[in-house]
Amino acid sequence: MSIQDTLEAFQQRLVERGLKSTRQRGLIVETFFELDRHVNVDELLLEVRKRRASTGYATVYRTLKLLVDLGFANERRFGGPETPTIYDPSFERDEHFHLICLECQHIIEFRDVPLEKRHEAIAREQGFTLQQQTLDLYGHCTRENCPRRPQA
Amino acid sequence: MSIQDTLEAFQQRLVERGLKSTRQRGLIVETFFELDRHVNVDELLLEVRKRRASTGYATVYRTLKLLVDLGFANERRFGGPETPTIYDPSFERDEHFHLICLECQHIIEFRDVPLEKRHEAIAREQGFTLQQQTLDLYGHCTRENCPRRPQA
DNA sequence: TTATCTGCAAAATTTTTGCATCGAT
DNA sequence: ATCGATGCAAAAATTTTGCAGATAA
Repeated sequence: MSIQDTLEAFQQRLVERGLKSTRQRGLIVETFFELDRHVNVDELLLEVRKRRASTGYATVYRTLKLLVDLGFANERRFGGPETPTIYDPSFERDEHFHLICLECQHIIEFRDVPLEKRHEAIAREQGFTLQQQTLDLYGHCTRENCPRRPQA
Repeated sequence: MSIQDTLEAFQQRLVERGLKSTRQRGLIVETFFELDRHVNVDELLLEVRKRRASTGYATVYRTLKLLVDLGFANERRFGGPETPTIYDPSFERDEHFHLICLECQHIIEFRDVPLEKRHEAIAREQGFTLQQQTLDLYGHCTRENCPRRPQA
C-alpha cells in the first residue's frame, strides 16, 4: 500500500467520521508515513516543522491520537516510564511483532501469521473476541555496534 | 513461593547488590506482594500508608524501580498515555501473558509454556538472546458486567 | 562512623485543555 | 455561515531529583 493510498484511506475515514480533512492533518499524516518508522512526538513535530514551522505540539498530539483511533498507528512504549512513547505506523490489522535489544534499543519487526492465529485461538478459548495483539521480545542482539554483543 | 520466601529472596538480592535492607523497603515490598495484583503507584502508596502514614511518594517510586531491576516486578501500561503505569508482581521468569478487555479493563493472566518456547526459538533465529517477553491480547470479554458483552 | 535511605518539596517531563482565531464544508 | 481545527500558553498529571535529617551496617 503506497503512501498516497494510505493518505487517501485516512482522508476517507475522516470524512466518514464527520471530521474535517485539513492541510495540517494531511501534512502531519503524510510526514508520519513518509518517515515510516517508530517516532516519538518530538521527532515527528521536528520533521513536520521543517515543512511548516508554525505547527503546534497540541496538533501533533491530537493528530496522532486520531491515527491511533482510526487504526493507522499504534501507541507503544518499550520499557519503563523513562522510555518515550512512540508511534508505530500500521495499516489495517497488519500485525507485526517486535524484538527489542535491551542494550542498543535496536528493534526488529517481524510477522508470524501462525502465531497470530494461535493468539486468536487462545483468546477465543477464554471467551474473548480478539481485536489487537502485541508481542514484544526483549533480549540482547548481535549487531556489530551493540554494546553487549556476544563475542564470536 | 510464599510471601515470606519472596521477601527473603528480595532482602538477599538487596544485600548482594550492596544495598540496605530497611523497614521502609520491607514494608513496601511486603504490601506489594500481599496485594498480589496489578497496582499503580497511588494504590500501592495508599495501602502502604495504612500501615505507616508518613511514607512518601518518592520512596514508593524508588522501591518499585528496585523491584523491577531485581526482577520481582514488571512495569507495564495497557493502552495509551492516559492509562496508568501498573506494576505486576512476578518471580523469577515466571512468565505470564495478558488478555485485556477493551471495554471493562478486566485482565486475565495466563501461562503458555509452548508459546514461551516458540518465542525463544524466534528470538534465537534472529540472533537474539531472549531475556523477557510480553504478550498482550486485547479484545472484548464475556463477563456479566462487561458493557460490551456479546448478547447470548 | 559512614554510606545509604527517606521524606519533603521543588523541578522536570509528558500530555491535555481552554480559548480566541482560522479554515473547511 | 457554521462548526470543527489550530496554535498558543496554561494547566494537569506523572515521575525524578536535591537536600537535610534519619537509619542500617
